[in-house]
Amino acid sequence: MIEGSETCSSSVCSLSRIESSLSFTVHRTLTGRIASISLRGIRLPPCAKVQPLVSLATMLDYRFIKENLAEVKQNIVDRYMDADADLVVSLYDERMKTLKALEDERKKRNDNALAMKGKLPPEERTQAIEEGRQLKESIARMEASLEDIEKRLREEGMRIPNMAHPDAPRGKEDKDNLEVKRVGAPTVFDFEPKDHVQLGQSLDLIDFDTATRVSGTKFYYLKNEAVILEMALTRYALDVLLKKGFAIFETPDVAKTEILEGIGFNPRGAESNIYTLEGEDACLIGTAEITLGGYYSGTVFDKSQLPLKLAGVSHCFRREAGAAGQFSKGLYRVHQFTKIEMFAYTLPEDSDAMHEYLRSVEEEIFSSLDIPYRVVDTCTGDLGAPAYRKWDLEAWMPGRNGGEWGEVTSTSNCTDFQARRLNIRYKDDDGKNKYVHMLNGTAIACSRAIIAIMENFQRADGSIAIPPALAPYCGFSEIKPKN
RNA sequence: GGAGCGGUGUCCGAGGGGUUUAAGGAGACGGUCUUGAAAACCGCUGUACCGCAAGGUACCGGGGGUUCGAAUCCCCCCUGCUCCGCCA
Repeated sequence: MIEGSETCSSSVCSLSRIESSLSFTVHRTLTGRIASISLRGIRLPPCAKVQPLVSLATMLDYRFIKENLAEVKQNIVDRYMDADADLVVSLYDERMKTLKALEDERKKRNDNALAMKGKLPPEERTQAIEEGRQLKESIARMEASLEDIEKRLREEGMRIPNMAHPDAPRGKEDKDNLEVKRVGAPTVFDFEPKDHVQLGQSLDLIDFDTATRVSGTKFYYLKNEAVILEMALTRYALDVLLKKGFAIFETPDVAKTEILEGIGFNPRGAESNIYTLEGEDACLIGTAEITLGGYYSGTVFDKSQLPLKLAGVSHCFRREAGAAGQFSKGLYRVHQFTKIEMFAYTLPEDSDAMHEYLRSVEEEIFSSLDIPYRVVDTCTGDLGAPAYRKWDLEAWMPGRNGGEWGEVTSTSNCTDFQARRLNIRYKDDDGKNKYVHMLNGTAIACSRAIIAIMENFQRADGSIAIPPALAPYCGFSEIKPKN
């Protein structure tokens, strides 16, 4: 086991900026329109000035792929992904050649049109018109060819995953993840503990059977104290995050396909976990990472606005197609749950420190709830395409296969992978616009937090204690059997 | 859902096929003047890609079309405002 309290050398100074204090101010124009809002020192543009997403933007810079081809190919192997970097490079070269030729042709067209502005002898005019006509045709041909090349380049480029952190463990599946830290010990009982499904039934807190009839499998009704417990978890998380300077949101539960793709989801993909809305070009979100990451699409930040920390409450919808059996029992793997998500936009040099910070917030929340957990450094094969590095918090779940660690939160540093595709940049000191780094982390995923609380805090008489930190938010300190 | 009017640069705002190299104004930035500032005056001003550079190409909400040539004309879409309908 490795102690995971190391801090990158660059983090120390950056953390103080991350923990900046807050105040609410609304700046209005003379007409009363909201010009911008400061949430305790964090100035938010009122709404992103929406520019179209850059059509050629990809997960990685093409030039980077070309210049670091060997590393990019090794990374694809490490992550057990299917992508052809050689093809991307050759398409990129082909595109450049075609574009160059097209621009030359356009220049000829512009010169020709310019020459025709004034008066011309009829025969010269006729000749110029004929020349323009031919240029128009060749330009159209070259444009069609360029469009085809760019389409293929985009398709192939999209498949190239983000580079992985050099220290991320190499491996294929979650069993290759590296435990770096353990806080608290697995809960010991002097009786036979129940799982949360049994507890939910005996205490009348969760109704799976009716939900199956009304909505389908993997849905659930929360009832009675469980309803309050979920709201208490939500409010508790928001209070923690507000104190730390996060700007809080309740986000839409729906997002457009282009935003999903910008974040790194592939809604039309064969193994997609995403519900799409028929005829809408939009999807139910699987996480508020999508809506918080899309919030600033097309934005150019002033450098002083960063880092920016957001937190969002949303419902999360996941199809979980093919997930069946023992592991999908109960609340652990469901089609809908409520989640409080953290999201951060940073300068590139600050993202490692911010990633440590997000992990520390997750740990603080679970420590304060007295839930035993461990921290896992996710291996390359389990990272998913956007993540550069990912930490999971796994809480002890006594009812899971007789006692097991189960993922409750996850925090990823996606570096500039999402920023490229959503066109989110900042103006650097040299005057150039550069891509920000984007990170996300779970504060609380309610369904899984409820599992951890119910199963770890159950008592011999079948009742459940409420973690002391949460009791004031619930208005009760235990859930007793009903008679 | 229906009707009408809009969407132009950092902002406001003109322009309705080729004197647009996007007028004019504001702001920001640089300078002159000043003890300092203000005012005045002069200059400058976005993004992406290619290029060592000079320079080139594209961008007037998005896409398509007409034309030798489109911010400008035509079609579709998105979006904002106003009114009507429906609705919590």
